[in-house]
Amino acid sequence: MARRAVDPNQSFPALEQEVLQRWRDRDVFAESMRMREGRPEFVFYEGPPTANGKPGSHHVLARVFKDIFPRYKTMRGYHVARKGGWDTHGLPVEIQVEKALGLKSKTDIEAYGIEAFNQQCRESVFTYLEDWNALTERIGFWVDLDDAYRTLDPGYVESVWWALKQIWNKGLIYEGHKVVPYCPRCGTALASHEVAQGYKDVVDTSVYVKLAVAGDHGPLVAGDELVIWTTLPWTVLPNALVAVNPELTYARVRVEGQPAPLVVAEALVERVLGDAGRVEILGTFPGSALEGAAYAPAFPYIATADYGAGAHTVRGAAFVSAEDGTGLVGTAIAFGEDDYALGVGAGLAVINPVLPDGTFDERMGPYAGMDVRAADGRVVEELDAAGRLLRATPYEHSFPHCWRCSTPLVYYAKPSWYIETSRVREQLKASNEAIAWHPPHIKHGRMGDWLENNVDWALSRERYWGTPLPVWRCEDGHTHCIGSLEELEELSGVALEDPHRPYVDDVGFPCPQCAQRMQRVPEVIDVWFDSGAMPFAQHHAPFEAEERFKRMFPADFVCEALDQTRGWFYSLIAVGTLLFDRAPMEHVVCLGLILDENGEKMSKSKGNIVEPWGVIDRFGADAFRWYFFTSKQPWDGYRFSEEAVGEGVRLFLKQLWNTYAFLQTYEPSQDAGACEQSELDRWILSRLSGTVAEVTERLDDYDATFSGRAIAAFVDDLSNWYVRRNRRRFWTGDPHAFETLRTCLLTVSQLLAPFTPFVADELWEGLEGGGASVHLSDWPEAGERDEALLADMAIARDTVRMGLSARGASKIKLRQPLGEAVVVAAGAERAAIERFSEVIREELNVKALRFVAGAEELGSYALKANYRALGPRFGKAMPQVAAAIEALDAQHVAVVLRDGGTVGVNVEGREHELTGADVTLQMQPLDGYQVEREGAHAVALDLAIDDGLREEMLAREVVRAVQGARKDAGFDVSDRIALELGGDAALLGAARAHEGFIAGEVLAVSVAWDNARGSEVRIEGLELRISVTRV
RNA sequence: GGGCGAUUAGCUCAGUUGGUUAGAGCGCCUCUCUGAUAAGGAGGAGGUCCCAGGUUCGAAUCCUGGAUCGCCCA
Repeated sequence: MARRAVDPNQSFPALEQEVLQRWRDRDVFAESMRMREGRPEFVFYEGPPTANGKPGSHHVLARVFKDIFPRYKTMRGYHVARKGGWDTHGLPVEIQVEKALGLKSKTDIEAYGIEAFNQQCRESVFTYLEDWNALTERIGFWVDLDDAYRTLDPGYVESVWWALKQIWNKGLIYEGHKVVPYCPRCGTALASHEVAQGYKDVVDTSVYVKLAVAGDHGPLVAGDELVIWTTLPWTVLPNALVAVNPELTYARVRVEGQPAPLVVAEALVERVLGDAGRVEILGTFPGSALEGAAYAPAFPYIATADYGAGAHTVRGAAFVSAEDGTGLVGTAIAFGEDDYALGVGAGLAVINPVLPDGTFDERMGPYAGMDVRAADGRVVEELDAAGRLLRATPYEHSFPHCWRCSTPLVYYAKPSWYIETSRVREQLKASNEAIAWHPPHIKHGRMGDWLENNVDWALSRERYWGTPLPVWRCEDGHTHCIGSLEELEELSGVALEDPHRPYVDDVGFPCPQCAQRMQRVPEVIDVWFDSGAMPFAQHHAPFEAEERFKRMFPADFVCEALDQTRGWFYSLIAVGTLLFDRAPMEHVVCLGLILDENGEKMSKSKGNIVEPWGVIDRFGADAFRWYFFTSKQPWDGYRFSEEAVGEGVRLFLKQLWNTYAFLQTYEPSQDAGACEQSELDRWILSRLSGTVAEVTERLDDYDATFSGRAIAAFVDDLSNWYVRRNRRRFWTGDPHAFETLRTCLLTVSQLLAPFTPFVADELWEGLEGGGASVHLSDWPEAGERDEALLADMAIARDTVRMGLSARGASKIKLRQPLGEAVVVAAGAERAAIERFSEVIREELNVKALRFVAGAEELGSYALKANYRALGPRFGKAMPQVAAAIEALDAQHVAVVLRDGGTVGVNVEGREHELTGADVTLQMQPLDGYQVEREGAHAVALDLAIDDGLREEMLAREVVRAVQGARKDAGFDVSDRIALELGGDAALLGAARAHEGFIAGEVLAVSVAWDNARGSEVRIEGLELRISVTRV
């Protein structure tokens, strides 16, 4: 096999560019799908991003996790079609265009023209398409972007219409008047999952308002004042009712300085009135005693009669608590879910004096035209002036804001279209139950909780750029849902090329029931419904490719950030359940947030965004991927720093690369003759098999973290043990060593292919793994594993570690050979150490290993109870058992147990038999020996150094000095040299005594001893002159 | 206010069904090795396993309460 020049300092980013080019030239991605045609499908759904912003590091995170499992499954023999997708509709897009065009409201948009506006939206969603495509390719995310689905395509919209009609036909779509979170700036209602994204901690003014009781009622006397509390002062303007909890106890209280007695919940008297002055409780009574009491509204704008009989009275309501406030809640019917239910329950009219732009209408007198939030201050002033204000205090709480434009939301009763998901709650829960979540706690935690409390899906948006709600209505109020473009054409005679607004708005047809003209309702739908429909809409099913859709349903795997729990994950489950009675995916991997290195959320305003290109240019895509896969479990989120990526390069990728470079440096061009496979060869191959098995098992469980770490552990063993221990065999061209190393590296390149596809493929190519790419190879099978060999090597390496530790403590450097290491070991341990005695001797640089069966020669044993073994057996008596064991004659017991015998202990008058597994033996070192111990296993060193050992050390020092000289001279590692030495006579004497050894080590074909020139070095204070000549 | 998750060395993270001396990597210090590797090896410094109770012979691990952080929701 030909040697291939490998630069140990290869730049990975540069290498990746070459690999990318090779993939393009050989069409590897397409081939990886072609070659699996007809094989079982592994189905991946791409959660579509919107390309109206530059992709960031969090997109890299999502995209590499979307990549790793499809690559793995392809190698496992599955056909993995990877259709890309783009989300193109929705408020985020509109907001961006509004900003670019300087539009400030819906009125502005309509003045600008819906057609032109939507055209801008259409273009805007692909503004950064090139950036997305470039980054996607560069990070090695294999996805088919040429055939990507786009939610704006007429076919896609048509599939969404079809889905809506199915749901419509089940009677699950209705128009309701509900209190919805409403953004006055965007002029639209928000779905609960959108509201969820916009909570912010803000300080509002909370007010305590006194409302005078109009007439005697039960315990109340006319003129008494009900104290209500609200964090939204403007809601006092349209106040219609006061709610109390009939179960709570209320108090009528005289407060110093107050003109009339006040009424608050008894439990809150101290908190509300504590610092108001002296307080005297005049009487207490249940909330039910207050029900029906009439009071005078604080503002006159909406008359009691307008709300109807029963307005401006006290009503009982279970939602009132004594947790905060006063226990009396002011209720403005249109502005809260509880308020609405209470008002409607009381038979009052729903009066909403707030316009869609968030300002009061003409009914509110001087407040007309004023933004509701801006009215707060004036309301407080007027209440105060009228003597109705008890107190106004700042109040910090978490309040929902519009997730795109940050405007505080208003809760607001308005007509809106809904999907009645609450009616299929049980099916939704069953669908969720069938999903394997990673991490698992999402199922019954976040998602389960969400579904448990599921409310109807607010489907409609009073906006422009989205899938139009396909509901037409006539003047008599009949409605008709259109399920396809063809149906629309049949009814209207219009063949729409573009189903978006405004074109679709112009299409009308006679009502099938009354023949009056039907017009489409003005709304578009929630963009999340688009993405939830992607399982079929991406194929334009059921209008075409029905077969393909069925083959690709459900997905085996989807992956997005955790915030999609109530976003795409929910819309997938909901749409899937409504149409097919199941979730459209089986495994979901959730990804956490990426924080900066200080643990702060990345944001443009803080300027702590990590640009993906910077990381890629500096370290490469493999490094970026490796960091995301292996640094931690992805759902816990990342505390990102470039240095952490660099560490992965240094400790893993470079280590791997240098092992590969080492092979290419030394691999002989021809066979060096027959040699034997060694124990080390069999050991590393067993390690390899174990690693293949583990990585396979972990990846099958969608666990990139621990599979990646298993590969890293193997590569470390390969580099730092197998290769290091076998260097001599590599220098001499032992074919088994090369064969073994090649096998390991090729298999590693396969295991690594899903993780770091670039470097993996380069190794495969360089080692001639076969075919056009590692990505076209079949996933390796785990081979035979010699467990005994693995265990023996572990013991041998422990022994080395202990020996090195003893050497470190002895302060005798490793180049100084020592006579013997005394090893305490018996049975299987001793056999293992003998098996690898040569390795151990070399590592420790000792002439011989001597075994002693017991510790007697090196120290004494101490005996301890093995709690894990004895605990379950003795329970409460453990302390006595432990004491009894420690009181035994340890040396004697050690001998008995070593021979497989048992010993008896007496605990609380009863005899118990103990075996070797019930106790642990620990060495206690004797003075004068350098002993390292671990359990019953120990290594001691004989520190005596005679002249021979010292000479040998000097010879090794000479070797090292000559190697240094070779390196300084810039020779290649295989260059042969003529060596001349001179200097101190004693030193030269030692060197002469080991001439053969020295010559062999430094590849000298000749050695001369009377050198007067050359570089001078000092060894143990003695002078040595060296000159080296390449021959 | 509720739900979910997190909290272990200066930093990033492991820690099996509870088992008695809590680990790794990075960084720092000392030493060492080097015929691939800004690599490797040995040692050192560095810990109230967030706090407080409880269960248990035994708790980083299980339970309860609390704190802090994050996410989600009222």
